[in-house]
Amino acid sequence: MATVEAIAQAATQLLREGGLAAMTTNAVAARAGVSIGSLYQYFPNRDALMVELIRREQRGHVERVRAALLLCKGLDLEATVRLLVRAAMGHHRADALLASAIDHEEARLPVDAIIAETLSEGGALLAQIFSRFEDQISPVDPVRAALTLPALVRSIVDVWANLPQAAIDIAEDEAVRAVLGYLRGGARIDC
Amino acid sequence: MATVEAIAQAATQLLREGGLAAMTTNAVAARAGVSIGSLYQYFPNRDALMVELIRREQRGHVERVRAALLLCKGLDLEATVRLLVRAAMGHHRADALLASAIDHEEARLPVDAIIAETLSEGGALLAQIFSRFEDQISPVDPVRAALTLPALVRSIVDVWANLPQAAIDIAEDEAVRAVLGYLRGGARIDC
DNA sequence: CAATGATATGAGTATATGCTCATAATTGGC
DNA sequence: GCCAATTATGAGCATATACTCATATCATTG
Repeated sequence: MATVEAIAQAATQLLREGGLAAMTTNAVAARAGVSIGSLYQYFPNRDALMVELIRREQRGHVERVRAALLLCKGLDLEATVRLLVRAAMGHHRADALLASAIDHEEARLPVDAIIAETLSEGGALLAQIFSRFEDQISPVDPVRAALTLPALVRSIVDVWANLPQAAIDIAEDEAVRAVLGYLRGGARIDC
Repeated sequence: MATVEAIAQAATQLLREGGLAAMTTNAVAARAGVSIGSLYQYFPNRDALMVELIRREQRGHVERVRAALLLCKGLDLEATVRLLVRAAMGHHRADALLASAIDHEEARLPVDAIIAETLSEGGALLAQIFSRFEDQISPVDPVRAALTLPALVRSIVDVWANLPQAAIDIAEDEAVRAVLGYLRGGARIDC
């Protein structure tokens, strides 16, 4: 439905621009170009709208990994990791307010089921991607890795995206280094 | 001043329990056992109080690393990393709401100077800690590491702490693995 | 004790926010 | 064109929130 779409996008814009405080129901309706009544026709309350935004965010994560899966055939481990990191970064860059707002609401709202589904789907995809490199990584419980890796990438991207100057390249390098290091596991330099 | 201390602690409690929405100025004053007027005697507005909370959080990070520095003499790299990870985990466990709230406000408020100071101090401490292991880690910019490492630990703790059973041990292992991998950098298994 | 500055109080105000509901416009089948 | 069902409207309400200010209490010093 076009109205629901407009509302969701308006809410996302407001979160991005002004954080949680800016995403009032009246402001969302105004930005979406619909009446406040229409908003409440599709969402019983503000939290329900937040849950919908969280659902969309989670789906976006999965779809981005799925797209990366198609692109990384033939690449080596490091290039594959860099691809995945870039996919994650494309979404979070310059979106610190949006990302942290969604984070905070995730911690408050009952969205365990949504997150569990994302983890399950994303985990399966990651396991598929990394199965080609079993000889280059030390033994990893694929379920553990599927949970740890996305969190790891995201946190690094977030923390670096907050900083002033063009820290994007640094963030990418840091994330790639962390992920590669994690995957290669206990390998010492002087093995 | 006792009043300021009570206000700051009350605000932290409310953030921990109910997130940003629960930290209203009236609620903070009531929880602190002071009048709303007293709160505004020491903080010109709500944002100023948030900045003070952010300052305290940042100072806490530095002090925890400083404490770890004293404890890790004589330990090897892995044990040292485990110590640092434990220090970080002790603070974040079961505090997802508080952590995400402070995150979101950091992205909104002008606290660059505070964060820069923390990074500088924390970076110096980390450099001191890891200087003993120069032969075991690939070159790291300590300021970069001061930003990346805590973020990395935090994200792993967060994502694992949300899950049902006693995942704390798993979270610690995952964090240690990620940090060690990051520090050892490009080291391949088949070096 | 008196006087003075510092600190504390909390009822009250202006404003905002989430949300309702009676009404209006639109759509689609016949 | 007509009617019923669906969708849209927005003024307005109850409540909450950030913040003020006139007044009161406390502490200190002479």
